[in-house]
Amino acid sequence: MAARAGVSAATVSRHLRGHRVRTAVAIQEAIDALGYRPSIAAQSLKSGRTRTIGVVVPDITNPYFAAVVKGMESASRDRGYRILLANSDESSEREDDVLTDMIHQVDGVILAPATEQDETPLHVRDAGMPLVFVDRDLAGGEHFDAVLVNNREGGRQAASHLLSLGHTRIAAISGQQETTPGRHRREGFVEALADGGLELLPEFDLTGDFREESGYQLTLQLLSSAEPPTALFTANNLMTVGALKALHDMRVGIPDQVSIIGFDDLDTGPLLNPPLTVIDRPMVEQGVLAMRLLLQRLGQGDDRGGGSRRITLDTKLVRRGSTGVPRR
Amino acid sequence: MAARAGVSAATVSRHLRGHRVRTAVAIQEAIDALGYRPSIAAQSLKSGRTRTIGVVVPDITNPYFAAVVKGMESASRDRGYRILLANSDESSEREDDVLTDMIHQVDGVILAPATEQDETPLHVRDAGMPLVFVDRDLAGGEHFDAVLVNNREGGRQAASHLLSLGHTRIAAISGQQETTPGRHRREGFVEALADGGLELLPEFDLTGDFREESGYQLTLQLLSSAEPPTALFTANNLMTVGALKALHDMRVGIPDQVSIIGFDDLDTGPLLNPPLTVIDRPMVEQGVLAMRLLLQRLGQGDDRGGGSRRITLDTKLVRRGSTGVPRR
DNA sequence: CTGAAAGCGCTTACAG
DNA sequence: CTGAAAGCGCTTACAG
Repeated sequence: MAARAGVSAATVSRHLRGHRVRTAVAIQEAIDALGYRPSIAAQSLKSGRTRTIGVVVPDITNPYFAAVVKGMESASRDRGYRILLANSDESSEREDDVLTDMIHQVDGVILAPATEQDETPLHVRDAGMPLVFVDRDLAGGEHFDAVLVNNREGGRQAASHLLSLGHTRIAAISGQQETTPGRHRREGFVEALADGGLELLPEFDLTGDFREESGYQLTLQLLSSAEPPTALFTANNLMTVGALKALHDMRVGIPDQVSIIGFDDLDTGPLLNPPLTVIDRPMVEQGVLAMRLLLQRLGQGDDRGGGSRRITLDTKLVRRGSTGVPRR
Repeated sequence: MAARAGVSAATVSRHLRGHRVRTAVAIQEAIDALGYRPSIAAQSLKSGRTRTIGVVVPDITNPYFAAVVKGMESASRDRGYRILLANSDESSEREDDVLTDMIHQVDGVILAPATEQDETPLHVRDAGMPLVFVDRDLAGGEHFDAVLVNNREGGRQAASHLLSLGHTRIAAISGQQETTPGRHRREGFVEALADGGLELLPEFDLTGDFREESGYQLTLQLLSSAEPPTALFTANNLMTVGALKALHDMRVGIPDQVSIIGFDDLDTGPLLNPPLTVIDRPMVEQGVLAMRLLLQRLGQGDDRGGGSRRITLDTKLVRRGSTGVPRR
């Protein structure tokens, strides 16, 4: 390449980095003719930077995370960064594996941790690697950058809505209590219930794992109780789908027999039978914000300066047809 | 690291690569104590391999591609490979950009090309980079490895189903005719219609872009015709959702006024109002198969040997409630 | 402005 | 079995 243009490799490098060079024309001609592209591996070795961001989410087939990743991807590409993607499959061990594996291959990491107690993120941070949380936080995560939503308020909105319809026999299928959204959504829900003078009965206070199957099974369990609830809150999109399938299979009328309100909207939410009432929140936007936060850190070459930056977005109630007054 | 263990870097390297080494214990102790991990950049520079696979899909928020990517991710991680993910956003230019950008950073590429005429994949292949197509093929792609489904047969199944119900005023919203699935699904559909003695009328032969909005707009267009169709085939999941929203907004009864059959099932398919009839196909499995095909090539260190390997999976009709006999 | 040289962190053929 | 040395392809401080 350098030979073809009749200059040294150093000059080619300078040209590529935007320096003024006498032989620019000849070099560019050679680049085009040979389709030359500098070796990323060599650049990384020299510079210690890879222009690659590691992204670890629990499940890319969850439409929420798919949207978040899409936001990250477009925000990163605009700035010349690429994305190394991994699924943790809701497992801390797997998260540890993928994080450890990618740590020397990326300039920074965006992570939705499997649990708030995960320790690997702390090691990542201690290693000087910029880290941003999205969707989920770490216990004591105040010192980390994060893009979250007000899950507690979202839980409150769901409970308030059901209370306002007159429900008293209310159930919740929460996510893992070791995760931020799992815990906060339930806490907000319980708080608002208490504000309304209601208690979340133990048999109506169920915990799933953010997967469809758990929503399905736990809903069957609720339906089998002597006196089933008249209203149900499902703490994420996949469990909502599972719950809806269980209600559907058991021929339970919505909202006549059971009202249901989910957390996170579905693309088909308005088309369901009946249309689904949900607590909605920004999705693609969260990915964009998280990526920008991380790239700012990288840009400053400063991974701690100015303290942590934490963005909390609002949720909002979308009333549709799956919630109504309780059955008599 | 080598110093800490009192040996040379060469010996550490040998130990890490599984060679028998006298100082193995001391080295391992040092590795654990320091949390040492070899630099991927240096390894790549030396070996010319990155153990990273580039994955380019048109849209990660399409549940089909999310599932495919999930399959790829698990299949790759099992073998110690990572995934560099990019969206082409259905654009050949963007695909060219991301492909060119990642080419020196990956050992192989799995791609769902934006169009069958894309040229960049040819350059990728010519550069000696193993390449596997998934979901979509390239014109003259017989020489490339690929994991596809029988789209033509899927189109035929959709048309046959509508014919069997007695429909004669049938419309189709196809995908880009420059893509394999777009073209083949429409061709199969038209063929089966012809077998039934029917022609796809020009005003009922519409082409969208595999995005929800196009399904929505084109359905509005169909509904505005003097005598609308009694049945509609939408050639992918997102356009199906768009069509359903248009039918919903216009208060068109399904299937009483219009029957609809989509291509690709939705997680909420059985829960829609009415449940959605679709042509279904394996999703996660396609990703797994594509990744295995690629890793086999890499394992053999042989990117052309034995000719191309092409896997074509079958589609299948899932009858639910959105298709019925035509309105009188 | 430009080239020679050093060095990023590995791996491996070559001696020993 | 093991170390010294070379080299993978870049970038950059140093001379000129």
